Amino acid sequence: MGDPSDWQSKPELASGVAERLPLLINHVAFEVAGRAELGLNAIGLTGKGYMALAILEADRPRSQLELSRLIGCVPAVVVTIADELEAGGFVERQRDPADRRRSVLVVTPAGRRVLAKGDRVAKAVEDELLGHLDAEAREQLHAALRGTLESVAVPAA
Amino acid sequence: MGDPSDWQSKPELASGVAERLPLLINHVAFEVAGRAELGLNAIGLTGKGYMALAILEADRPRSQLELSRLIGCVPAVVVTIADELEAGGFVERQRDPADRRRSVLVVTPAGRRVLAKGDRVAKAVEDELLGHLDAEAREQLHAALRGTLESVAVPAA
DNA sequence: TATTGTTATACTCTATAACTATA
DNA sequence: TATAGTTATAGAGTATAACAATA
Repeated sequence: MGDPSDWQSKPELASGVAERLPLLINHVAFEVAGRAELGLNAIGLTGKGYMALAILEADRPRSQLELSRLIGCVPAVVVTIADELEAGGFVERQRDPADRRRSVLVVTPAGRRVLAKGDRVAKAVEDELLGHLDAEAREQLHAALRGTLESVAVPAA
Repeated sequence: MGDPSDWQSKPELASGVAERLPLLINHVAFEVAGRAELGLNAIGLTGKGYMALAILEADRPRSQLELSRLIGCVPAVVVTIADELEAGGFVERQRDPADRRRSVLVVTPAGRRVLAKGDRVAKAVEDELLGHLDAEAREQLHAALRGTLESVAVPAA
């Protein structure tokens, strides 16, 4: 997902960005992704793999195609993510008996363990970046962004 | 910056993402960037070009190197951004007389006009995605993210 | 000898298109 | 004939490295 620390320890503060909410959201997201990626790599996950595991557990898609729509990517990308997760022993591909074209990604016990670890990594990044907010403010931020996603996304099929 | 609408009109809502603030921030940022990119392209800007113009006006960096640190990218990328903006007539490269190695990017009147247009595009995206928030909630969101950037970034030199 | 901007290069990421197997 | 997954390919984006000009 991109790792700012490769070429620069810390970005400099640009008012031009801080003043503009759309630019600001992107900068913060970039920071979050970069830091999370480091921690996730250390436990054998990529950012995308972590997201996929989270969706597999929470939304139970019944095919790779369904997963691709939930992630918001093209089906071909899911193939590479599934390959990765399968190689790590975190998911198993199981053909759907009712329609053998579909492959269902089943999370293994190891997959659930690494997801839990990934959530701790994500939480650590959150604490690092949102440490200046108290619990209530953090929940408001979460609610505001969740509302945005809900207003934009179509309800899952 | 990536345009979701090319291959999918709307993403499906994934609880696995909505529940996790770090993933959620990234999804929202992706939506913002995709939508903004479309509107910006229509007025002759890229997302990066818009950001650069915003920083040039607000932070007045005195070299491309300084700009690269404010954007958070490598100096070679600034060359391509500067080329773009110069080709559009939005900035001019001026050698710093005090140190002729440095090239200062000076925003032209046309650059200021297109930046104003870009801000309207950004505002429209904001209204579209944050329409569910009242003015106060939106300002709280902005403040929360600004605080994050401030706690993470080093004060500009 | 160090620094700024530039150019050339390589690498990563991801969408598109062709192919297979199932329906 | 249409759909799910896969493979191969190409294009965009961006960091790295070598180079020219200036300090």
